[in-house]
Amino acid sequence: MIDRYSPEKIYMQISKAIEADIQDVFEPGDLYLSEKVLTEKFGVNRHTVRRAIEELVKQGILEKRHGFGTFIAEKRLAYCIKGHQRFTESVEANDLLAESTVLNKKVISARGGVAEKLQLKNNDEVIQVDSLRKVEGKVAALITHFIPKDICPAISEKYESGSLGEFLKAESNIQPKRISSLVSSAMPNAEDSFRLGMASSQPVLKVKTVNEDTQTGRRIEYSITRFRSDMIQLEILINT
Amino acid sequence: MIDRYSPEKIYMQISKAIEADIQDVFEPGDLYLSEKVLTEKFGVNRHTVRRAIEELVKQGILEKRHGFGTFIAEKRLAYCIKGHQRFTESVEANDLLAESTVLNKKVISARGGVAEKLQLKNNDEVIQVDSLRKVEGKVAALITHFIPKDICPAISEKYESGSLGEFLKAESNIQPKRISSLVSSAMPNAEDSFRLGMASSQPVLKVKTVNEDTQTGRRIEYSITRFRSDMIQLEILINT
DNA sequence: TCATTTCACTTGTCTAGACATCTAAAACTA
DNA sequence: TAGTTTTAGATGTCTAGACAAGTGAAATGA
Repeated sequence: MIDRYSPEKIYMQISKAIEADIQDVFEPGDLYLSEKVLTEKFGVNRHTVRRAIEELVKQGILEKRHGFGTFIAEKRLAYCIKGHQRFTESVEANDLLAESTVLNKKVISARGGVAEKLQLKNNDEVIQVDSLRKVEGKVAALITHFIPKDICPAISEKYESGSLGEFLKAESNIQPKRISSLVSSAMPNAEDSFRLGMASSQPVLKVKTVNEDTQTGRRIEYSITRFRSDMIQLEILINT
Repeated sequence: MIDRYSPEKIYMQISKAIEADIQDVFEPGDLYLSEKVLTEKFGVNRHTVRRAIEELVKQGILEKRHGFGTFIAEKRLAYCIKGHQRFTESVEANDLLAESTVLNKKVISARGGVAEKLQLKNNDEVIQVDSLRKVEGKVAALITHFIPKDICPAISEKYESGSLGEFLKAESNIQPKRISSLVSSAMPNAEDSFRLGMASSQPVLKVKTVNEDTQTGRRIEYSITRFRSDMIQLEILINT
């Protein structure tokens, strides 16, 4: 099974063998073989097996849990590679993706980027809302909204789900309008990759948006959206 | 220097110590201490030092070259974190970024995505041009263009640098117009991360663009741009 | 019954050493 | 001088073994 005279390193041979093994026999979510079993199966040292597994974890194919075992990762990267079935969203749409769940709400003091984008003074009160957006039942994005508290204090109590834009219209007679969007690519922090249910080795697509009120011109919302890069791509629409 | 009774793992202690050491004493591009020296300095096994260095390589702070040594990485992540000094480019602009260098040109057979986007039959001839775009002398993006060969065979010989759009106008009396852009985030392949001079642990921002000729409506160019995520962010312009 | 402790098993960390592979420069040779 | 070979030193791979730390279930206790 292992060719010790091949120029290909043993850990890479094992890594590929495991990858093939997974696709033949295992399902996403299954517990995979332990390091001890693999050590005996391939006739190599445990550290070599660990190195092979490390490759697959890096690729998002396996996941480990200290003291418990190694798992076949839920579809992720494979999803994207197989069918190029990524969802295409438009940044022109004010409220992306249908389903929405609020994760938490809190009042913070404006500072740095938030104060700047919302044109507030430091320590002005801002409501922060973190919410999860799903597509076909799967988590696709994580959005952090910042809204000056005086604009719509009702958010803290009432807003639970659905479109935040619609909520603002209904509660505060405000017509939000997107005035700028900045798109970038970055690695997710540990919390975000966990919430998005994705491998921490995969990047996210970040969109920072500022909305103002059509009538008054006041900045009313700043949001940072992190899309799962294996699920979502953005389409830029052209106005002709 | 190392606390063997701390709950913090030794390799993490060393990793942090090295990180501090780098910021105090070393400059980007410098050759760092060898594993042997670090082994003696910290009084641990070589594998433990390697594990510590691995962390920093993952973070894009150090870089290794087999058989030569370990280097302080050129500014990258730090660059972005420190000043938020990323360049902002607009996807509306047809030719992003001033300086351009052609890396290679070749004629290929259309298939898959290329054939589809350019609305060609399989095996139709397509000219592929890879070029490097710089901002302030630094590599910022890598672009792969695909142009049906019959539209402008002169590219193979004549096109050397500058705007490909301008070249097409001059040579073939064509008015390119962007008809769609898809933006996504992904990890770079080994070749791309090398050419972009970035850590392979950092993602790229990918933009796939299709251009057509204003007059005939024919698809004349399909390009895939990979931006260094630590240098470039895209601004979405709003036409009001 | 329910809470606690033990236990078997998992992955994680660290050590020690051998040999492979790669690099750049020094030494050598024509 | 120019090209080749050697060599020292760097990182890369693999082995072997010990102990740490986390998990979940089984055994134990009140």
